[in-house]
Amino acid sequence: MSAHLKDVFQRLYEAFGPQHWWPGESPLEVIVGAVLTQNTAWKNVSRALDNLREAGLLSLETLHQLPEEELAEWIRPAGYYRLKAHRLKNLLNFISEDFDGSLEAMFQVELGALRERLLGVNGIGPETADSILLYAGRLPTFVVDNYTARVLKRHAWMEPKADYYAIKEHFEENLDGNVALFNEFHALLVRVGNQFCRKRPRCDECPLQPLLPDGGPVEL
DNA sequence: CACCAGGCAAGTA
DNA sequence: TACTTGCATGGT
Repeated sequence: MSAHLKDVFQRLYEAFGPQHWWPGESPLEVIVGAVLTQNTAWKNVSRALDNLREAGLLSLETLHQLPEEELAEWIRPAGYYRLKAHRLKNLLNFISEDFDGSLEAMFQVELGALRERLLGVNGIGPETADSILLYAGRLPTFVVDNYTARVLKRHAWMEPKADYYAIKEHFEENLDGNVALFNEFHALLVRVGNQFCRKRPRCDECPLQPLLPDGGPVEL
């Protein structure tokens, strides 16, 4: 990886350690969680997943049969629950119809092509698609989120106008397709963003503080 | 009380 | 293309 990103990664890893995102979870649980966590604190998502797990609903077939209004009630703690129930249904329908309900079959598809097909499902945007591909499919695609963009722009590592794809490519061109690294790096960026790079940043205590440009963080 | 979370789609100009 | 808005619960 490039010297620069290596430095960033090492500082984050030394400061926070491994984040073990979605370590032992089943691919299905990762997929459901990826939708539920859209603009939502993970704590709330976790409650919704607990509901589904305890009710014995965490299988593709069961979720696919479950009426949308019932699914909505189980995932209520995750917020936007009617919207997310609908989005989950769209995704479950896609997996059932296009891959006969087999996640293994789905992840056989070439990365770029599968990514485009996921984006074709209403409710699945770039970050959700990439989260599914990386964390459930273990395919080498980098996940970008608001924190990632904020951290990079505040440090002047990317232009303020850089969009999702510009940032995604910045990482992919410099990290050599290393899935384990993509996984950990994204999680660490969310961690540092969550703790230090909010709208009102606390750069003085941030482990990346020594890497700020002269003149301090870039205003956004 | 205000603000925000591991986004996305649809509407407007 | 570039904003704006709806979606909703729960923590700080």
